[in-house]
Amino acid sequence: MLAEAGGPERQVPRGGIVRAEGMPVNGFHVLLDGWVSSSIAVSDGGRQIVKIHLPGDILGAPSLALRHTAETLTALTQVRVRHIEAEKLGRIFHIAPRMGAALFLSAQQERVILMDRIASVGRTQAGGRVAALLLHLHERLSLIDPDRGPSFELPLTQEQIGDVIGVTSVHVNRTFRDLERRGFIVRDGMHFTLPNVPGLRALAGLPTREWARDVRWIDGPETALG
Amino acid sequence: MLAEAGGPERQVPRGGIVRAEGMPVNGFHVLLDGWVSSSIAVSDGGRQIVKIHLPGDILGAPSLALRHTAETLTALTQVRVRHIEAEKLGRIFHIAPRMGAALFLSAQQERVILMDRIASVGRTQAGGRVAALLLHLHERLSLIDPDRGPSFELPLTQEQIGDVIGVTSVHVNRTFRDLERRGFIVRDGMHFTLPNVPGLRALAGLPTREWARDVRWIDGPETALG
DNA sequence: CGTGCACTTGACAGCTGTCAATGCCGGTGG
DNA sequence: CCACCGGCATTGACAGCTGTCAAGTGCACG
Repeated sequence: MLAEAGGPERQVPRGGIVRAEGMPVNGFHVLLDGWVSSSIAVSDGGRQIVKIHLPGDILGAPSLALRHTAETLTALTQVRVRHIEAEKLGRIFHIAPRMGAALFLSAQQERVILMDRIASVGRTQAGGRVAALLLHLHERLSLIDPDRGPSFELPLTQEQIGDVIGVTSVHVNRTFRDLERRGFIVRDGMHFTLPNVPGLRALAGLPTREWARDVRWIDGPETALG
Repeated sequence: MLAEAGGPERQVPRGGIVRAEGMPVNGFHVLLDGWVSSSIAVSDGGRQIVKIHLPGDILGAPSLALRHTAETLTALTQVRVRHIEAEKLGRIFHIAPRMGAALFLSAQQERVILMDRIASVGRTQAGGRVAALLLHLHERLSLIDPDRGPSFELPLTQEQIGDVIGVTSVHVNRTFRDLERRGFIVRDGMHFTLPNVPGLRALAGLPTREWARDVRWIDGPETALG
């Protein structure tokens, strides 16, 4: 529904900027294909990747609350995106309240993901953070492609992975080799396999979230009374 | 509006649990008075405080996306809260679309705050994290009470502050004394004064956010066309 | 075949965690 | 009124995780 409401399709090559931080806010994007990172620059020259976006994701929605965009959206692979005007979004809340509630719920889900990220970055060391990242991405990829096995392609450099979990690329490398040696992961270039998911979960130190499905309250009073 | 839609008022003493993590989700809370922390337990025994709630805040909304609550809501002071059923929330999206859009926008604002928190915890060291926390709380308190000067009460122990920014209480203490010595903060028990806000901002390393006000698109097509 | 990018490795410094002890202070019981 | 107690702040010593710096390797690409 959102994708159809959008403007023309746009292609961005790997490494290209979909939208830079600090720009005036006039809408958001939908990711049709490819991977995108959402990052915040820190004044010491570093940057923090706050979210890895997969196909189907809404990009840049948090900045709707701001005058200037907070995040830089960078194409991790070649991507296709569609821009959507904020006005189109406003119409949805008035025309399709159930959809509005679903968008609200989706935003709350993103908050849970961010909360878990903070817990991971703030309270575990590098091994646990890598474990949490790999598990999180594998889980989301499995939702898109249920037939997927225990492995996947991770199109990020080790420096980008470091920007996600808050360590340097050198330490990402040390951590990968350590996890490999201990049998938690298998690597072949950017291809990762997770032979010991329970072990990784224990390393990550965070509970596995069960997302609410068939949430009845978003139907509102009509169906609730009907 | 939300507070009026809620159930009976409840009082919780300092240190009490408003709602524990892992419980079935059936709604959320509104904070009428006092301070509340929202935290996630990590399996190594630690915990991460993901949000400090001030009067007027909505508590526990992220867990609406889950089957079991993700956050433990702990009273940092004596507090008054009101519980609100999820059904009441669903009704709002259908009866008051503009309010629904505003709730959506508020959730996006919270995402920006969490994103900044991740950048702070992941990409700065203890001094910068303390600076970011103090600035953030002072800014929010100033919104509630515009006449407030450059100082405020922070009803958190140093251990709790450590749980917010992801360091130990010992290191929080070291950092406080260092910031004090360098003239960035003045302390008297739990009373904090910020004599050098620009300096703290530079330490924090994050941009100051300008929140969108008078967002027109949430009015939807009616007024947009009228 | 040269070039650039990413990965890998080692040495060392620095920030932070851990452990332990001390002091302070308000509340409580005698 | 005073001793005791528990929670919190403070401090020092030391270990460990992570950052920094630097160099080498491998590989894709022109």
